[in-house]
Amino acid sequence: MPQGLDEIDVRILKALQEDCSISTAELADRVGLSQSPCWRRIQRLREDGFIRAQVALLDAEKLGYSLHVFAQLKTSYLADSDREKFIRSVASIPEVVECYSVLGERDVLIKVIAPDIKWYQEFIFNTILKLPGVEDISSIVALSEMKHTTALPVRVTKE
Amino acid sequence: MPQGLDEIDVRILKALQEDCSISTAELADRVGLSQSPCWRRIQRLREDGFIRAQVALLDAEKLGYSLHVFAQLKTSYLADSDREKFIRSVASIPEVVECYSVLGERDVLIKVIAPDIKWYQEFIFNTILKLPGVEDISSIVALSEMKHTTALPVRVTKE
DNA sequence: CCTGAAAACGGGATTCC
DNA sequence: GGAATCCCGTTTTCAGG
Repeated sequence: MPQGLDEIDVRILKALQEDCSISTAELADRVGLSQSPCWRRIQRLREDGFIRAQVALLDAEKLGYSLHVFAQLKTSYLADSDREKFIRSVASIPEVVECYSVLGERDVLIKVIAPDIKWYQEFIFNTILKLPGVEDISSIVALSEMKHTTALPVRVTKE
Repeated sequence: MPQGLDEIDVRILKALQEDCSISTAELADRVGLSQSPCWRRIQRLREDGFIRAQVALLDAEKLGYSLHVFAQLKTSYLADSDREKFIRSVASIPEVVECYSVLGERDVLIKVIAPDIKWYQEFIFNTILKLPGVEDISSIVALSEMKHTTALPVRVTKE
């Protein structure tokens, strides 16, 4: 069973959310601990599921993706199986990086990264509107990114 | 000056976007290379800026954040200095994980993670609407997350 | 049971081919 | 790009609080 987080756990998680390539020794004295207990805490945080993965973050611009677009879709799903199919389809499109079910007239929100507006326009017609059940789409184009972090707030929750 | 990516670079980046905790040796034979050239490529990809960071991804649910909300703000910025101030303010709020400048009546889009709807409601009134220049807000609440990846598509761009 | 020191082992970083 | 080397960091073990 998973427990709460004490102050040191919080410091460890905050540090690893910024940079997980640092050594255990480095991390240890940043959080005020020695190597082994620090290492054991990291293991525990992983086992308990607080740490989901360690990944490399790439630079979207350098990869040629300068556009972030949020698109709201209107879908028509009566059966759960159709919905499942839609989710699988959407999940398999690498340019769709996020997908949420939302309240309102348009019931799905996706975030798409695109090389440029022309590519996006074709993407809507050739890919999104061809997904089964998608009836309508409305896009919000981001001109510039003012903040984008993968770091979540972490607070002490220790019993 | 930064170059393009060949097929092996692409395989390395794809692998590291999934899991950067694997050893160089492991990665090396996954991409069909031996240790040292593989290590050298990783260094180069970092230096060239393709790899921005290596971070731990935490589980939002386990940290008590079960709600993802997208909010569109209407702001009134005449001077660039006001805009700068707004960006700094918004960037300092940990629950605001993304912030974009967008086209349209409402000119800013933020993504907020929240513990629950009650918290979010208070957050709007106590924090967002108190930011200087924010005049109006419209929220899209995500009920469930169908996809959420930090992995970007990577393609061969070698000369 | 959790912490810290120290030893054993494996992987990262370097050199040479 | 590959092989062999060196050395540091991860991981394990053990003693103490």
